[in-house]
Amino acid sequence: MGLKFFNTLSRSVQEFVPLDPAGKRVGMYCCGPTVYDFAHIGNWRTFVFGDLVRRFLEFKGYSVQHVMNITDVEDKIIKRVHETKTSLREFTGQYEAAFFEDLTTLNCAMPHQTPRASEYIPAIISLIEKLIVRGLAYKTADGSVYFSIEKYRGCGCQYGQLVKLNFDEMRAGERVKNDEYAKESLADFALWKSRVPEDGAVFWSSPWGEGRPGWHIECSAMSMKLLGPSFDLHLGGEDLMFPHHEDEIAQSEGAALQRDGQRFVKYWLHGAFLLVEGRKMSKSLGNFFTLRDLLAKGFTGREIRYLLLTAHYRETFNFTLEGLQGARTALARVDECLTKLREVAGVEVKLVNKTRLEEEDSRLVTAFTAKLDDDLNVAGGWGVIFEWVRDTNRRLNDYTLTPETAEAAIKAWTKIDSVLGIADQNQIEIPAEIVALLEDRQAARKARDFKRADAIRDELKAKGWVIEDTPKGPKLKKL
RNA sequence: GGCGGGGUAGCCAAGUGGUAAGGCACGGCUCUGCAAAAGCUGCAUUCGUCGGUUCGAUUCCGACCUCCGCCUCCA
Repeated sequence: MGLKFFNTLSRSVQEFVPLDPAGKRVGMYCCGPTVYDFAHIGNWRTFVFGDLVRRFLEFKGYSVQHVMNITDVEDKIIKRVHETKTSLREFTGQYEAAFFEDLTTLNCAMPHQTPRASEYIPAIISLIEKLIVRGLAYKTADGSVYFSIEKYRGCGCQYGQLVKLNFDEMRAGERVKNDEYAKESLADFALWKSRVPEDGAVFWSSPWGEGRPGWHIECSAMSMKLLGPSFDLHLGGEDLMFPHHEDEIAQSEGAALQRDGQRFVKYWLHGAFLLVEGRKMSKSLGNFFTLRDLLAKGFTGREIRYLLLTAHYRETFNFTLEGLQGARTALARVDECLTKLREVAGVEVKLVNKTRLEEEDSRLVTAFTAKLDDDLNVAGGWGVIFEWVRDTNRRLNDYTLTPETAEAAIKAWTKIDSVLGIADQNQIEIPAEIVALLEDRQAARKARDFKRADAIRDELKAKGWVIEDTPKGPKLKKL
């Protein structure tokens, strides 16, 4: 059973076959953040989705080259640089740093390359030049350069591959009213924007005069530069299908750097938006959260990651605080099971039956893989995991789990967790003072001084530790 | 207006032409000196509404209601 993805290009689920003839290397480009503010939970859903794709590909044995751009040149950024009287680098640097910090908090694997648009200006200029040479781009009087949709279509290329577009029905002009640059056709988009006074110090020189790149060209330039003119996967939020990704295709394939019969990108994957508390996120509704807002409420990156990973990436997901609370409980259930498995596995025993061990080991992994192979059905994957947890608990309860099967189970979990990235926290050291209190309580219980035993229990609770009395004696758990 | 995606238990969420995974919440039980914690267990005759196709539909088709997204800022 092979891996399948829903490819926006074909609007269907397709088997994933890498371009690499050896079927080993995979090039993957994820549209990264525009660093003008802290990323919000909706952004994070998309980035965690990208991380899931990358981790699962690696789990499947592919050697992934993961590129994520940092958009540090853009209208909003320039506006704020101007307002805050800082430099571009200084302004974007703080949000870029915050982004990487948040990425780590969410346990997302760091992309192999994170190119900044501002550092790829030469590549951008050279790509624009190619488009001009091919007659697909034109310069306007003010020194801007536009991509001509008409010319592009004229040479047999299709514009509107990711979304069905009906230009006659489009409410053109409704939201482009203040397009300050002159262009031949409304659908055309800027490759290079000529410098205007408000840009301040944010400009570069080019064959067309001073200015800065348009919105879409950076991704084409950087992705092709780092991954080649044709690569396997391009990911982003569903809102990027049009115009961003559509324009990327036009620019990249318009430059005709691809070999015959090859596309710019083989598989386009788009993550759906999320709602927060059932509503579209908005600051006025009070349901607009950055990652930092949620951390401030006491939730952990791990819990947030879990919740974001409970739903299928192509479905609108309703992110709620109640769900986050539930995430905590659900994770505790997994952690509890793992802790018990470690206890059983910890006992020194020789392997008795290797065949059986391998059987145990693969059951969880196989079922989990089958779910994820199916266009990343991660919700189904969790179903498999929790069924496994219940089954494991039953056997833990009736002591039918041997140390070697426990170890095999842990191995299986570790393997699938390389995809999920929600491994349970490291064992916390219990302070001597706490251990002493626990011992005092045990002594009191033995002496049937329950009043004192309960008092100690309360004291421990006040200090943040919960006693769990099990048939095998008391255990301490950090609250 | 055009295009696209949804509506499955109190909440979140998978899934299938053959009679509904999983998580949270809630109830029961086990354990316990009592608790707590933990575990087990129960919890949708039903999948927005109405028709149609079918031996059989939540699943396919049609209509309708409703929510959401995109239509040149957007994850």
